Amino acid sequence: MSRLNEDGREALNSSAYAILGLLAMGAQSAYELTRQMERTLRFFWPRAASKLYEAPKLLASLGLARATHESVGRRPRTRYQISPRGEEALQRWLGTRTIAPIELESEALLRVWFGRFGTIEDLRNAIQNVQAQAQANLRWGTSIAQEYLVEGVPPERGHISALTFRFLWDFNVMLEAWATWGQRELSGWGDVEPTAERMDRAAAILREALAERLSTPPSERSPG
Amino acid sequence: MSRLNEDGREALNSSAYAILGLLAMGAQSAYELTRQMERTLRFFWPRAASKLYEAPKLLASLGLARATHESVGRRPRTRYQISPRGEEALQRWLGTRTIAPIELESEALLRVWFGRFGTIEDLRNAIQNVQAQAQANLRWGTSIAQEYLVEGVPPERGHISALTFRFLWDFNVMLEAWATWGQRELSGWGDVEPTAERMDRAAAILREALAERLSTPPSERSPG
DNA sequence: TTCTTCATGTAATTAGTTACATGATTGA
DNA sequence: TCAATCATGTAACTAATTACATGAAGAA
Repeated sequence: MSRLNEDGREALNSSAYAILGLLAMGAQSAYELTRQMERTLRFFWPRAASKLYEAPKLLASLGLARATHESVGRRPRTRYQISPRGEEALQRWLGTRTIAPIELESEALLRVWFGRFGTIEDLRNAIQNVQAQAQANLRWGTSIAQEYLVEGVPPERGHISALTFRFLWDFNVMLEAWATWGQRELSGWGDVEPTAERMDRAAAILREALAERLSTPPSERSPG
Repeated sequence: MSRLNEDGREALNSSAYAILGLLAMGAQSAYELTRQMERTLRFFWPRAASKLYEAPKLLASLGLARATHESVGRRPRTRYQISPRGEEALQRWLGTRTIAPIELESEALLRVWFGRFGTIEDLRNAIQNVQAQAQANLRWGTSIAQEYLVEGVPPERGHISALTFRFLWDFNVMLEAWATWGQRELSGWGDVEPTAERMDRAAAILREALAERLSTPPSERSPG
């Protein structure tokens, strides 16, 4: 994170650029950063709150942000503002062409994967867990969308946030659909044993997946 | 990771249980663990290879696995095998009801989110990146599925791996569909400015998402 | 024989989380 | 005025990655 890249400029990691971006969007105090994290960033760039108190210090030390120290009663507060050099750095980063691949981390899926070593209830529970999470997220998304539809989308960012909204919405719709499907698949199972019938069904599942994709021309593969 | 939980037993983290599960599935050397990681686990529990050389040591030190030291020529090799206590620990873990939520980490989406500060080309590139990744994963999934359809699904695990396969398949189909949709949305854009027209379209996108969900009864929300 | 890939591991470093402490503000 | 929540931060710890080193096996 503090090494130099080819240009002799500081090489930041994506988390640092995430903070820089939030500063560019107008966030000032570390607490405001945590609010943005809870509201939006956590869905595709989750980080602990303490990180958000630490990260801006690095940006300030590199001259990408300016820190001003105030106090609220007896307590200190640091306000950060992105600097012109910070804005350039953000733009430069957005212009780079290599992007880290999406990573998914799911303990529930891990438990499904090892489902053979547990009980059928454990397996159902793992799938149920995915469903519950997806539904909670969809409720959250619904409330955000309704709020925007009533009060208007954010005038500076609406066009962009609609893109990420659709991503997260589709992701959670997919999760819920998968969980519903999975529960249905398991509906007749009294245990997790590998029976011949279940192996046949497994093959059928694979065939269906491949067939669906072949039967849907790329041009029709879009939400909406 | 090395603290005790209420039962006075070692509290392992999910990564440790992941390794324990792979040992239960028959993996023995650290290299075999890396192979499993590359083939399957990386899609929902990605970890660096070096981790897989270190983690089993912990399991062995807790009596959950047995380590035997061999040599291949002049080099050492450690074989691990899950122990009866390890099998119990795995089952106990599968039986616990709290599961960490799914986490998604996407630098591409982060760049979309901050897209307003870059160029339209940057924004297109980020979306394109998602599409390329999804297509690569779908090709990989296709080859796996075809292999299984020709040679038969793994007799002990086919019924379980069909569930996770379907998850990852749907996820990548969703990614590709979103990217295709996104590129279409951007097709008329020459810049990333927040125009009134784009704000209207943003609201329409939100309305569409909500409407789709209302119009699809939960019973129909399933793949296949 | 030499190059490449397979295979085995350690060391150094970085990134991140959890736990903790405590003042300010607001509402009952 | 008391409790709950908002807000600000640090310290300790844990988890993970990257870089490195090198031998074994197989192919050209």
